[in-house]
Amino acid sequence: MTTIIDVARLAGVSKTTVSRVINNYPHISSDKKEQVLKAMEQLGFTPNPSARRLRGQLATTIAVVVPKIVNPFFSYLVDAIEQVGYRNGYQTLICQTNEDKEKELSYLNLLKTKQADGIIMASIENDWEDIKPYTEYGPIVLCNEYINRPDVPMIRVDQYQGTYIGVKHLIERGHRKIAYCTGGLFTAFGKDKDRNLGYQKALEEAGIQVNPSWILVDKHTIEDGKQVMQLLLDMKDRPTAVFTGSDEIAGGLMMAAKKAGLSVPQDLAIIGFDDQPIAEVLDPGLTTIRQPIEQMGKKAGEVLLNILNQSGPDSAVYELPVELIVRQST
Amino acid sequence: MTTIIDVARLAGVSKTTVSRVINNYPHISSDKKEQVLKAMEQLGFTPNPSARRLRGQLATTIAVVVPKIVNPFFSYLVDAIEQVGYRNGYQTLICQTNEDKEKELSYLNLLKTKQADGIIMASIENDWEDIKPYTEYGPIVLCNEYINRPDVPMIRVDQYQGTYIGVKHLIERGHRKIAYCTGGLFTAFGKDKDRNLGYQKALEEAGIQVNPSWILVDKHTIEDGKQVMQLLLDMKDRPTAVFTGSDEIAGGLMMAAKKAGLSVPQDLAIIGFDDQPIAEVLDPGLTTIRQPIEQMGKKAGEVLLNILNQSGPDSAVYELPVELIVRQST
DNA sequence: ACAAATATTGAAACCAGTTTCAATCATTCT
DNA sequence: AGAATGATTGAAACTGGTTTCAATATTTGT
Repeated sequence: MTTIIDVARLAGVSKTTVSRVINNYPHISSDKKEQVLKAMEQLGFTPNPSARRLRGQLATTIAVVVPKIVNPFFSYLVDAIEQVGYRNGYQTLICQTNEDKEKELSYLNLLKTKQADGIIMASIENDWEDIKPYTEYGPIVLCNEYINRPDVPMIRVDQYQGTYIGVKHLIERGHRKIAYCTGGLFTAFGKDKDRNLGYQKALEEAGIQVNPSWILVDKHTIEDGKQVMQLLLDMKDRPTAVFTGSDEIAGGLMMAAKKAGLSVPQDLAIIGFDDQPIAEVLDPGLTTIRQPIEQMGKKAGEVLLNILNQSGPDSAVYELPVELIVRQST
Repeated sequence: MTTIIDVARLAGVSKTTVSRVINNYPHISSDKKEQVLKAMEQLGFTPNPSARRLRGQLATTIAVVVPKIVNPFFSYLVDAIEQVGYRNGYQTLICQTNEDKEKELSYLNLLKTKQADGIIMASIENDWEDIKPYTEYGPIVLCNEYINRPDVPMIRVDQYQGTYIGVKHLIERGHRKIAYCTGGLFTAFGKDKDRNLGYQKALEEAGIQVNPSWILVDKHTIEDGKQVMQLLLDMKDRPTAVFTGSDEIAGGLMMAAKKAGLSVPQDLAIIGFDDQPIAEVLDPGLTTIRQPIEQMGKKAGEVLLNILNQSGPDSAVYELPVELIVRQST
């Protein structure tokens, strides 16, 4: 490795001067600056980040915590964050929790050891009380998750609105027997709670009573969707429409429905959430709630970098709008 | 931050001794060792990795270069690599090239600056000649890409076999007019070349002449697939089957075919590549060539960590088998 | 022209660890 | 018992940068 001393020697100056050139220190005579630049060029010198961050506060890497990168929602999010990071000279560490609390905490330790200068959490497994102590070591930005704490910046979408417009859309299509199939619990908090409230509110406005047996929780995958369809088929009083918490569940539901000889949307209307690639590719096309994933990721990255550069903490909540994408499944 | 000196002070030993405890140096009296351990525990001490890697060869992070993380193929790959890394105490940096040569090179620089201890390249934009110099700074493992160089470890699947069994399957189904729709060029090298050879070989064995107008290159996305379908529809002599280079192209093709009133597979048989989630969800289900992505990622991670730990360079080529997944589209 | 302010520069200290080197202490071997 | 060997320990050097401090040179103000 060529070091700053090699450069200094070649340029005939002290390493202090070289360091100043690297960091754009203002008062350097233009001839020396040029010599240093030339020497750096000639030697192909790149400063060693470990050395830089050991002393200064140099920040170059951010970490993104997600449950599973293979979930398109999160890969799109990471995509957006990586791009913002790259444009600003930051590397992006990818941290999969696999919904494991331990793993999440171990990744939070990256802050403590300054292996990451800041963290964007797109999922949160532990209680905030257990995570909060880590904010002492570096900024944490929540993205897609939220909690009732005013002291941490959050980027979120209006989940309440998402469910509300989706269910309302079903009601406008004439449905009154609308099932609700979600990832979280119905007695949830944060994101899931808002979604549930949107469902309840839409029904209430239409004067429809919630039927608890049509509420199915802890569903996530295509496989779950297929099983839910089986449950629906077995019901005496069967819903005519299903609002699902993700396009995957919706996809599984649709596949199983077709297999059972039901036609979508005539026999069963289905609506998804996220607007992932599969929504477009399903037949019939899946009506779904689009979340502005790229925007969320971009915003999360920007908020974090802002904190890192300004050192000014930011605890604002940014809320982005959702959008109903109507296709043929409703 | 608590440092090694704080620990040393509390334990009543020199920082050298603390360092030795951290690194499991053999000759330390058990009482001192215990004191140090206790002090570390008590202070919640974590060694600063920047300081460690500044001196020693401490390795803790690997980088994965992919074109686009939103492509499921690569997100599954990254998933597998991240898991291997995590189990061995490594962080995983995600590097998207977006097919930009500059960006790829800038990520290779991570090796030079020791921000990454090794790199797994799942895509390669620059010529190997331009990448090779970086191997001087740390190990590079090729995964899913390959080149005719015996001096770099590669994990690959038998692409030739993939295309061959796919096309052969179509022939067995009675097709003789088989189009070929691929991402790379037909006059390609490496991965693409092998695929092309598999196509040619299968046709040749069946005594079928290659029809150049049925060979469509530089196709990647669902959108491309739709456009290809339009091209096929406009042909006087239309193929009865299409072998595509990815499930996305196949999906686009299928959507457009159905829209045009063709039924799959009766009017047009379609076969994809990768066995991504959408393959199962398409209607009819997509026959495709499954690549053992998780295994590739796992193997790539293991090979890299092996090199890193043994310091013994490895230039073996690991080839993994592909598998034909027959669904309803053929 | 002289003081005050500003620009330019390098030596040395510093960041938080690891490694080298030498000293001391305890064992083992004739 | 005396020498040789191995265990245990810490001081100091080292990693590659940045920052402080002080010295010197140059400009500016009156």
